[in-house]
Amino acid sequence: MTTMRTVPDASVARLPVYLGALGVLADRGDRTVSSDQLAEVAGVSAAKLRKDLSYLGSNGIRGVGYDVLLLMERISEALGLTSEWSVAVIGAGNLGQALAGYDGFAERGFKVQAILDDDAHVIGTRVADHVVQDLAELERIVGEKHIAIGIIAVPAVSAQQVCDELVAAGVQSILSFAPTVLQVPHGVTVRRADLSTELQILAFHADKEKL
Amino acid sequence: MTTMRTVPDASVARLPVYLGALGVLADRGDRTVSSDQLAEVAGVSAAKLRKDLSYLGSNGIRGVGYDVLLLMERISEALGLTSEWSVAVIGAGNLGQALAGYDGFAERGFKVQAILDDDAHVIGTRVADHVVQDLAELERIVGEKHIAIGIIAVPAVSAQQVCDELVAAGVQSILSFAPTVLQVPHGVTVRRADLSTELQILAFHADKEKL
DNA sequence: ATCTGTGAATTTCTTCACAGCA
DNA sequence: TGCTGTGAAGAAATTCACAGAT
Repeated sequence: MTTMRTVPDASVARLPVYLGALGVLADRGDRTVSSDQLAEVAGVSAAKLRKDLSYLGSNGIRGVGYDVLLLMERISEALGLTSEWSVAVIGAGNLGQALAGYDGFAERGFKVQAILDDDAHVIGTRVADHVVQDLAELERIVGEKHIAIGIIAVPAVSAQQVCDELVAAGVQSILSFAPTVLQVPHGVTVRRADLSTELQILAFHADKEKL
Repeated sequence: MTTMRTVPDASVARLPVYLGALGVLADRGDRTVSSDQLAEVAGVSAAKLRKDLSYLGSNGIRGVGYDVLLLMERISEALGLTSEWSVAVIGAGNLGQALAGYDGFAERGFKVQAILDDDAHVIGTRVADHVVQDLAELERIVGEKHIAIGIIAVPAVSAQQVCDELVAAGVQSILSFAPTVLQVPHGVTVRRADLSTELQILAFHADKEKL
């Protein structure tokens, strides 16, 4: 059993960025990369990058840099990406459909196993390569497909209820696109991907730019 | 000219959440709210909420709480949401289409004025209530429609080029859904809304939960 | 009596700067 | 020499705790 170093949240949030940047370098055939180079591509300072990697007990070579593939391996391990994660999308509206068919998920080891909705008009229709299933079947599907992550793409008014159902079915990790704050019990992690919130933060900065 | 208090980034990122929470309270008919109540709904601590609001030079009433509508007004002002912002969506794939038709934007004062793509098969088709326009027309459209914010919903390989074109056309605020880091000149703000990154961060936490 | 607004204390995050290894 | 890894310093964000307004 290793020391189980606690990686700070701020660092965890950057690891996927480094992984993506390393992927680009790997595709380009680079075997090694220095912290300066990688930091440049990832859009952070070199010191921050090195500090972040040090939490992984990392493995650079002094005087040389990091082995690209090895570092990708280390980061993937740290993030828990060594095996595939099963995901369910709740809500088969425009956004839910786009998410269910999003190639980027599969490329990074997230398999959309099901898309569900509670609208009888939508249940049974095809989306990407799935048939939309009845939300009432959620608990069975979560169990059978070993769903670990739920993506909420329903209107704000339904989001809390869908969230409660996901939690009741045993899902402990939720990505919500609904513009509301979700209340969950301890042990459940929710990340908000609220598109309007992002625009509002941009508006703040845009407003400052104006003379 | 006011003191131009600098609101910390961390606070700015929470203001939209407070605004949303206040909207729910307002719809419910509440006239005032205490920091404890609002913090509960917004999912933050009461101390943090009060500190955040204090950066707006805010206006609660001791012994009572905050006037809901007045506080919404104050936050909207601080975020620069007092007038409507014009937005263009670049990329008319699944995600771009979903974004162009997303009601949440309009509800919060962001008007999607155009959706553009560079694929001849897609240009001219209808999406939501827009006709997809040629990306080559970007600069003209940005000027005519006074586009202040660009949303990038194109594949990773095209993202940097589209970003450069937006910047060249005068857009200084960009929300990118592409899973890459974008390089931009000073004065341009980019926010990443990388869906895979969010799942990877969730995976980290989900992995920790496992016994 | 209640609840805000805020200095002060604390914790977390970032940057600095350099010792130490290849 | 060149670049990593990391203590120490510094900055930012959060929490505490209470003075002060209503």
